[in-house]
Amino acid sequence: MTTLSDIIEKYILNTIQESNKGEILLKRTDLSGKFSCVPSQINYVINTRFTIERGYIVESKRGEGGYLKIVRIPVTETKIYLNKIQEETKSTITAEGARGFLNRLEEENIISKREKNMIWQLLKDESLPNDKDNKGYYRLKMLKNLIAYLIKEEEKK
Amino acid sequence: MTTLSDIIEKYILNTIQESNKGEILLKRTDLSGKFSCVPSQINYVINTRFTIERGYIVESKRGEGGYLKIVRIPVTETKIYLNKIQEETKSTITAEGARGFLNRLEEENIISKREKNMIWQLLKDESLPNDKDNKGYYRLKMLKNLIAYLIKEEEKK
DNA sequence: TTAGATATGGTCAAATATAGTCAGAGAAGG
DNA sequence: CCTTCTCTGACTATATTTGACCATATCTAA
Repeated sequence: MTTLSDIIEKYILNTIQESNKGEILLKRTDLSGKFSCVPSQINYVINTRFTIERGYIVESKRGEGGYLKIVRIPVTETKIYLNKIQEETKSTITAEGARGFLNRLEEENIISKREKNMIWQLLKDESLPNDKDNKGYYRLKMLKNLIAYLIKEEEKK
Repeated sequence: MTTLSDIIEKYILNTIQESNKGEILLKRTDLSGKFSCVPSQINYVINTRFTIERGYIVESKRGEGGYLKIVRIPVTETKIYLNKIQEETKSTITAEGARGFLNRLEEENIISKREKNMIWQLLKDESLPNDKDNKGYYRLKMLKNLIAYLIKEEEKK
């Protein structure tokens, strides 16, 4: 069974393909108009199909001149490695876990010592919400976005 | 996808560039005339784009002979600049404010483009708690810890 | 000297244009 | 059935544009 979400997904994939830049700009309402659905369905497609795990980064802007920007992260060896690390983490990560992870990235020469230190300033307990559970959750979210970026950068080499 | 505000911003940036002094004098009504908009839109552009986080100071004078003066902050002493920013930030900072600030750090060669991008991954809205008020609070906390680190590093030189 | 006229710029809230979230209804597959 | 995925719409968040009203500096005429 092909759902509307599948069709929208294919359309977006196709558009990215044709762009030859691995990146596109869309207007949410244009898309929902084209497929005669509510705008929030576009969010649904993006949230379920164009995730970091699948290799996409999505940015957006609201208001006049608003847009959706979908960027494809290309695949390489490094990406596979980083993905593996990413998979190892569960749904939350402790300060110690994050620190260990950053150390590992440094050991693998994926980031420098200085970069590690800078990132640590943002991930350490003192920087985050004073909320035991959510702390680990957001720390992981931040880390995942960082990894997605690193994957994209590695690909440029 | 480009708004009038973006166009006005580019025009001002360009004018500053051409002046070779990192500083310009404008008449608000001249600008609003040039771009066929209400005068207050110029204030909007200035308030959202030429902020202290992005490295600008704006002065003005009303009445006959009134003007807008936009000054690009020249930074010679990195530490002084960092301290100033740290003092000036209030109790919260928006994603845009943080981005502008990071761009500024990059322009001043305090951090690299890569470092900026990495840090951005942790500070952007998508990485933080979905909580309108606290988002800005924690973003600022993270940034301040980063600045503290950078100041310490600068001192080592 | 000073009050009023004139010339600017500033503030703020409403109107408009987008996009995001979330919970619940509906559909498809086991 | 039961679960999971999809679809929808009401409500929310944010960026831009506009205009009515406010504040201040300078000039001018009494």
